[in-house]
Amino acid sequence: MRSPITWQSVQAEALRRLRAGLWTPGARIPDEAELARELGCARSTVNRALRELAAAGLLERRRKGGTRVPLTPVRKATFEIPIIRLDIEARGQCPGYRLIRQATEPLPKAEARAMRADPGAPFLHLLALHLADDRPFCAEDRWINPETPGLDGADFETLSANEWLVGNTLFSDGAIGFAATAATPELAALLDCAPDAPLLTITRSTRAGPRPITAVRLFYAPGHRLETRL
Amino acid sequence: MRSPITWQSVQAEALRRLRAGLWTPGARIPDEAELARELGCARSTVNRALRELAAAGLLERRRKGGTRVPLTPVRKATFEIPIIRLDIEARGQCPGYRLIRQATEPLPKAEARAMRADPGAPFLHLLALHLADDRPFCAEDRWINPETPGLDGADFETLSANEWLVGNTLFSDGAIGFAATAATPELAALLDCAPDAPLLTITRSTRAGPRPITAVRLFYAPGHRLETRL
DNA sequence: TAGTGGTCTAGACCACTCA
DNA sequence: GAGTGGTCTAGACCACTAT
Repeated sequence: MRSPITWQSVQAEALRRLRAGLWTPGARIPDEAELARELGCARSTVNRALRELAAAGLLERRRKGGTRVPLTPVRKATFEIPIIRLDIEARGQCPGYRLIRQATEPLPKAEARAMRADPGAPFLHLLALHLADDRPFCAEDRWINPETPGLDGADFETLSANEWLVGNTLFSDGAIGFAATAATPELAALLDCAPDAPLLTITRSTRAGPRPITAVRLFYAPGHRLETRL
Repeated sequence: MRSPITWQSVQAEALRRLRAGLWTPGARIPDEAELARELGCARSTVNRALRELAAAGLLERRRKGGTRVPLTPVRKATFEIPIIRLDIEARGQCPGYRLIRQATEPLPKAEARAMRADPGAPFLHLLALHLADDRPFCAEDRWINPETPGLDGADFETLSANEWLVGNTLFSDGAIGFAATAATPELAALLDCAPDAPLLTITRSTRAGPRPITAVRLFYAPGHRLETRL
């Protein structure tokens, strides 16, 4: 009895052929049935291996058209987006949190568009600072729908809104964006950096089905880098 | 004969239960066999549905431990990283390319570390500008291993190194990082922006097995945003 | 030790799409 | 119309790990 061929080994073999140039860009590769015969496994095993490569952008598959090596592969990079506190702890630093401001204010247009909410509607507006080893790590500028269930009982003095939302709302739909912005005077004071310093900025908006939940801008202290493997 | 249950519909039902709060954070959900019985499908169909949710960070699965809703879900965001020219075309703009400088120089430490190459080794150093509708889009500062096969025949006056590498080298291993940096005087002149303007900066390094290939910094013109759905 | 997810198989039918 | 990938099924065995 042979030990069974795993989909991982089929995938590794496919990668080997891609890297060795046996399967060249633009060319069609053998179909699933043929690879299954050649490698001595079931077609579904080949399917799983190649499906994942296609999802990663390393192959293109079409019914009847077969599987091809793309001429211009679209690489995909995946970032993990943990809770800020856990991110700081993962760096071996001691996380801190300070609420700077909290008020109910009319929702600005940009945030309204991102959440698909009504501009001018009264939203809870928070400004907070996350600290790593007592040094500024990231400023959080957040707008929260006051109709979010359970919001009344939340105390954002001690618990980051980031964490409260993760534990108390149900994800549905969202968008995220990366940009570079210049530090405003207030942000510069919070983050202890020069005014107009370049800040990596992450914008996130979240909805639960039809209901807008929250829009947030995270301004990371100068020098912050977000990294991942390809 | 009933129409078959698809893994997508099982996944949708699981998401519905998560959003409806039927499956709450920290709680264990029914095991695969039970869900399969309940939904009237094969266990492998349930497995595929839940496996993808676990990969997305919405569930945690462990053998014998069962499947749970994580207390602190780690969201994952995936960005597509196309060739710059295709990115510009996808925006409905006309792409342009200008080579600014090309020389062989000793590899700086930062790039050497990123590629795991020897600092000071002679590398090909390119500085180029990508244009969208004749306006500066992105500056490309690239270091290429001169021992990369086929490099002699490449003409970077007319063809972006970005594209040449995609078509002529085989991917193996790489890293990518995002940051915000201030425009140097030279970058400000190229990108037609103020000196010290905040620039979204993407750093990428690529290796093919044991061999370092290229390290590149892309400086996007002010205002550039990178977006994706969650 | 026993329960649960991870995976393989062999066969089947369907959906898309190319010629 | 026919070839290819997409998926479902039923059953099986294995690997991990909680108890």
